[in-house]
Amino acid sequence: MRKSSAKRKSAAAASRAGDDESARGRLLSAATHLFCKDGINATGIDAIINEAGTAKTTLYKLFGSKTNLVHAVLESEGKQWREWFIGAIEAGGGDAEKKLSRIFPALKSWFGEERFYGCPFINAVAEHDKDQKQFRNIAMKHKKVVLAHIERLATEMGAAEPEVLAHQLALLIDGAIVAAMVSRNPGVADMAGLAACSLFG
Amino acid sequence: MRKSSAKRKSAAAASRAGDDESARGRLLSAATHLFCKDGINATGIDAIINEAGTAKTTLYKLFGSKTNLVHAVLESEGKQWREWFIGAIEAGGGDAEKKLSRIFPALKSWFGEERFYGCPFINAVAEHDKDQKQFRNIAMKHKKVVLAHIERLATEMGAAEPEVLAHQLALLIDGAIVAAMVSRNPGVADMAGLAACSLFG
DNA sequence: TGGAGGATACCGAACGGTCTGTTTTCTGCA
DNA sequence: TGCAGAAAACAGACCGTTCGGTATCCTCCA
Repeated sequence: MRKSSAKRKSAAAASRAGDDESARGRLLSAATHLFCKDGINATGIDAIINEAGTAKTTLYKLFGSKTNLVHAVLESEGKQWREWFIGAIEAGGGDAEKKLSRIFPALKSWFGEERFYGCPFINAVAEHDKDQKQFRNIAMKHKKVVLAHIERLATEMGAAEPEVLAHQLALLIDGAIVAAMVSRNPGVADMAGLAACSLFG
Repeated sequence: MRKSSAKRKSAAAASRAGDDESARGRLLSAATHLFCKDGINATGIDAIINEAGTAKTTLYKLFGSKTNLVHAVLESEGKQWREWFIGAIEAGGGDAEKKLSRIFPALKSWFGEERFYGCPFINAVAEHDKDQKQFRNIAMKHKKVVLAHIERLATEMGAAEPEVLAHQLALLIDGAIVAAMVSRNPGVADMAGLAACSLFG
């Protein structure tokens, strides 16, 4: 086992892997879980290191501060979610309309997961000063990437006003996520999917 | 000052008044403002009593604990919001469809307010343990009252499936509220209103 | 003169973050 | 192959601050 490697992954790879066993990966997934489940402000450093099984020193060596950890969590979680979402609606092929129609079934299976706690970006904005931009900007960046992909599909589908349709679908998506977080009923995705059909039907 | 009255209002009256000058009213409106703007967990007792101009003792004499204050805020704010919302779509008369079409213009004017910080119920759920029911139940109770009113109008309007239409409108409402909170752009209400037209058009 | 409310000191607990020291794990060289 | 040393991670005491909440005393005014 020369030149390390094998068990130990690079930081870049670790930030992408969901099952990273390194201290960094364990901290990231523990923080992601607790921030999303209990909220950022309600989650203490001690709870994170307990779930990660690391020492406090390790956390502060790797991330510097709780604030930095929060940003790292949002970045990695956002990237993973977008990859999953786009993968879920693209996989299986078909035309653009077929892909768009896969949005809400995909969300439904997400809503049904045991560890579904709503959208981390919306939740982060909800529990911080709404007159400041920091979290709102991060959330908007995430939503813009998703919106861009939907708009591309709407254009490809030949919608009369692709931009309008994409924004409307985005509203239904956010509404469904929030409703599912509050009600814990994945069925809200069906309602949203039906509404989506009315929009491009 | 026998039998109190005059300057001092009853607790029942105070919980409804928005411009209540009593210690209770000042505490309630200060707490409402700060909880909604900065989040519940990020708002300390000291910040509330500073903004209310009361002593800490007064807060604990009137509400007993921060938790009780949170519940009082959600209850009074929920009641006020629902009265405003229903009033806004009912005022001016017209048939049921006309009333439903007033939903998103009403939301737009709300989104444009300086102190618009999103939905307090959604935000409260977002920053607490999502495996527990306390805040989710409170939020669902609020949303059910709103939904019931919308469903009544949908039925009156002669919609094919009033219940479905009402739920879809509720999804658009939540989506618009969240999008407006994140983007601070009241224009999302127009997009939602357009989508609503497609639904019952 | 009595009761509501203001001011403030204080409490124990929990917070984010730092420090010192020990154990584990990998690396490089004989 | 084996062992010394460097690097990384663990353990946990500790620091100053802030938290929610309590107790004491004072002021104002009908």
